[in-house]
Order: sequence, then structure tokens, then C-alpha cells
Amino acid sequence: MGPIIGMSPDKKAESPGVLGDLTGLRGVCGTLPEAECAASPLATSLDHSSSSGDEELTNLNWLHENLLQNFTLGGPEAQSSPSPLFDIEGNHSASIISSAAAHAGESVKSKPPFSFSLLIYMAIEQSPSKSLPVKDIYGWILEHFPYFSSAPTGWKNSVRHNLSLNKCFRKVERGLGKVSSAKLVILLSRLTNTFMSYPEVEGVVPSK
DNA sequence: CCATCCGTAAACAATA
DNA sequence: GTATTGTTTACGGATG
Repeated sequence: MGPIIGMSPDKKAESPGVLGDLTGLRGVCGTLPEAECAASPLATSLDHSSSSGDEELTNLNWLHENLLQNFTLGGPEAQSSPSPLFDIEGNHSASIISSAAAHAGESVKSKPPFSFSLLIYMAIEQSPSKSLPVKDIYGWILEHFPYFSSAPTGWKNSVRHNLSLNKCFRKVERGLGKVSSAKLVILLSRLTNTFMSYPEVEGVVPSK
């Protein structure tokens, strides 16, 4: 397989049921006022006058929809729950990620049909504290996607690149939670706040 | 053709 | 001094 090439045409064909269509993601992201999505989400996202708009590239709202629609309920119709957002925070959270990981396991040797943002998100979501040191993110990815164990080391750079670029990931000082050996922790605060309003998480995040 | 998204590489600074 | 981590920039491919 020539997955190493990166974005091979198979990418799309390979993730018909998994990621559905990435095209939708872009659509979502493009329609939503990015900054607001992150800051104050559902709320009316009409006040993006305050934001500079540089977050369009960093918004991962689509990620939720995508994840939830494809992994949780098996489809956009997902009407069983009032809001798919609940699943991600609720008990289903783990299963969502597990499902994703399971999908990944199908083709252990091939490049996972997930973007780095998604991989990072899954790793963080699976952690008990919803936060992970970079090192552990590496570890999670390696554990669930052995493909990277044999892949060039550049993927780690990509992970860090995504962590920095995507404002959905927030860096917090260590020592705030259970993370002890890590230097820094990446926390998905905006993401969770956007859809689930996690007061607890907010408390964990050091307001610098 | 253009805009956007994603992956990758690289350079550099900060920190442990 | 070294390794790791974090940030930033740039480029090219893929897609709508």
C-alpha cells in the first residue's frame, strides 16, 4: 500500500463509512464562525465581530460532528439522542473512541484514515483526565495505530504542529492534575466547552 | 482557477 | 550539552 505517500486518492475511498466524507467537514467549518464556535458555541455564533477570524483553520467543530455522526450513532440521523454532543461527553465517549480505534485496527499496517487532529482528539478523549502530555499522545497513537511505529519520525512533528495550530487544543501547565511526569499537558477545553460546557474542565485550565 | 484543508519538513526558541 | 517540547513558516497535494 502506498499510504505513506500521504494523501493518496484512496484516502477518500478508504473512509467511506468511517469518516464519511471529509468534504462535509470543510463545509461545516466554513459555515460556522470559527472563533465563536470555540469561544461561545452554539450560542449564536453571530458575534464573530470580536474575533480576528484567524481561527478558521483551527476550529475543530467539525470534528465533533464527524466523530459523533460516524462513530457513535452510525449516521447523521442519530436522533436517538437529543444531541450527539451528549455522547461525546457521556459514557459513550469511550466507545466512540474505541470504535474509531477499532476501525483503525482494521488496517493496522496502513495509514489511518484519520487526520492528526482527529488522532490527537481521540487520544485526549480517551484519557481519564481529558488531557495528555505530548509523549502520551505519541504513545496512544503508536498503540492504536502501529502504522506509525514504522513510519518516519516526521509524524511526531505533525502532531506537535497540530497541537500548536489547532486552538482546540490547549496547553496547560503540568501539576494541575494527575499528570506528573509530563512537561506539558494538552487539554481540549475549547472543544468540550463548545459542546458540552465542561465547567470542571474550565477549572482545570489555568487562566494565564 | 481559486480557496481551503491537510500533511510534511524545517528552523528556531524554550524548557527539563 | 542534549533531548524534548512548542511555535512558526513554507510548500505541495487533494478537494470542492
